[in-house]
Parts: sequence; C-alpha cells; structure tokens
Amino acid sequence: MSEQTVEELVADVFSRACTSREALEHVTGKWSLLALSALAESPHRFGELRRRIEGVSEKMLAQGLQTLERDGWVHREVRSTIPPHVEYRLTEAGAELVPHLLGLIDFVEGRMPAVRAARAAADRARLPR
Amino acid sequence: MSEQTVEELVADVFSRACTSREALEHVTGKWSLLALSALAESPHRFGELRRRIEGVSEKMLAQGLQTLERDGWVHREVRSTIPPHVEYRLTEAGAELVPHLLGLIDFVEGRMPAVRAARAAADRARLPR
DNA sequence: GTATGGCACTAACCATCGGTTAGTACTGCT
DNA sequence: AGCAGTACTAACCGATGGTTAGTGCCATAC
Repeated sequence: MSEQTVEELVADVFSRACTSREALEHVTGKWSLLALSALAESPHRFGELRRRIEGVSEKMLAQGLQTLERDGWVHREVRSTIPPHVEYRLTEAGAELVPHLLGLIDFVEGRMPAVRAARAAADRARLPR
Repeated sequence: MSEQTVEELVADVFSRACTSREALEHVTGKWSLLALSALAESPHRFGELRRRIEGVSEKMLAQGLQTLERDGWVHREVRSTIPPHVEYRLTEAGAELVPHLLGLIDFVEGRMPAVRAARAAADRARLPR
C-alpha cells in the first residue's frame, strides 16, 4: 500500500466512506450550482454574481464561493483596493466541471412541462398517500 | 397569451421565478441523487435501496423517493401484500435524466485527487481567511 | 407463550444549516 | 448628515436533516 489511505481509494458513491459524496454535495448545492453556471459565462466580481443570481443572499453566495474555492473549482483573486475588489473565475477543473452541470440544467429545464404534469397528476391522485 | 402562465415560460435558472430550480434541487439532493443512481442499475424495493445506499435513513430515503415520484422521475409500484411490497423503478424521463447524473458523479469521482490537493493547499494557506 | 425478524413507511424530537438582518471600514456624492 | 458602492461576517431564528420509536401483519425460534 502506497501513501494513499483506504479512504482515498474509495470512489463508490454508494459507500458511506466515499469522499466524493461531499464534493458532489458542494457542486450541486443550490447556490453553488448557479454560481458555477454564471462563472461559465465570464469571470465575475462578488456583487456581479449577486446580481446575476436572483434570490441569493450575500451570506449564501459567500459561503458557496468559499467552498468552491477550497475544492479547487473556482479561483478567487483579491486586489488590495478600497472599496474591496474581488474577482472569481473558474479554474481549469471548474471549466471542465461546468459542462456537466449545464447539461443537467438544460435537461431538467427542457423537462419542466413533464415535471409539472407529473406533479399535477400526483396531486390529483392525492399523493402523499 | 395562451393557457401558459408567465411562470411556466421562465426557464432561466438565474431567475428567482425559474420553476426548474426546485426540480434541480430535487434531483441533485444528496439522497435522491444516490437513489436515482441505484435505480439506474435495476428496479429496487425500498429495503434494497436502503441497503444499497450506505448511510441513508428510512426517513430520508422515503422522503426523497416521494419527491422523485411526484416529479415523475421514479415509478412506485405497490403490491397489496403483507409484509408490504413496494418497488421503485425509473420512469422513461428518469432513465433519460440519469446519464446526466452519472456523468457528473463519474467526473467528480475522477477529480477527487485534485479536490483533495486543492483543499490541502487551501487549508495550508489557512482558508478561510 | 414471548421475542425477534421481515416489510415500508410515519410521528416525535432535537441538532444543524439556510436565510434574514445588522454590522464592518473606506471613499465619494448629494 | 445620509446614502451608495465594495465584500464580506456575526447574531439570531426558522426550516430541514437526521435519530429514534412506533405501526401492523406474518413467520420463525426459543
């Protein structure tokens, strides 16, 4: 066994010990997913992202960006100015991740009529049971 | 304007009014994502899913399955037997959704070494700031 | 007889996290 | 003076995730 631990070798999402579970949760988080999508368009400053993503609070945005930065999907660049000037851009890894997310988003968006129909049918049948 | 409402026409994830946001949250939810992945392998009974996905509680599993069923991604089939016999399988929509999810999962799994390295570097640099 | 297991949930409860609101410090404008 | 811009964070409280117990029937074991 090399320097890798057992934990590092587990890459099975069904296993409780799978470390990619947490990483998946991060990138699919409600606000993170939207931040990544916005950054796919172009680098953004904090406030630009805030305005781009309707409904996100500064707190939730900051939190998500911090996580994305720590995991290596997003690069944060600080300029020592007043007022603060912080810019976020996708890392190389982030740029490779985003098409997967956008594919999913596009797919679900395209399926919304069916989702709505399914919900109406389910509610008509009075689910939950 | 036909019978569709403005809300139904909004399919922009950046908009607060976008109805696909909720649907996205559902399919990317921690346990739902895993349930969908397991059902991609084969239909499962409730207990089979529970055992397949380490770490999920019956409560969280039932909750996720209910949501997936209501949105139309999963079909739930009940047999009137004692003990209960409930089987879950992907709907046609679900079967089209799942490759997107699996692609994302595979990608993130493959990137875990880089994610771990990024975290180590970030923590060494003492993030959060 | 009792106890336990199987099945698929749900109720009750509590810990954790999401979201709201207020605050920070500097500059510039009204 | 107040307000706006900038990018966060602290304090607080409500919502949701997760734990534990419970349901009712049948079968098996002691």
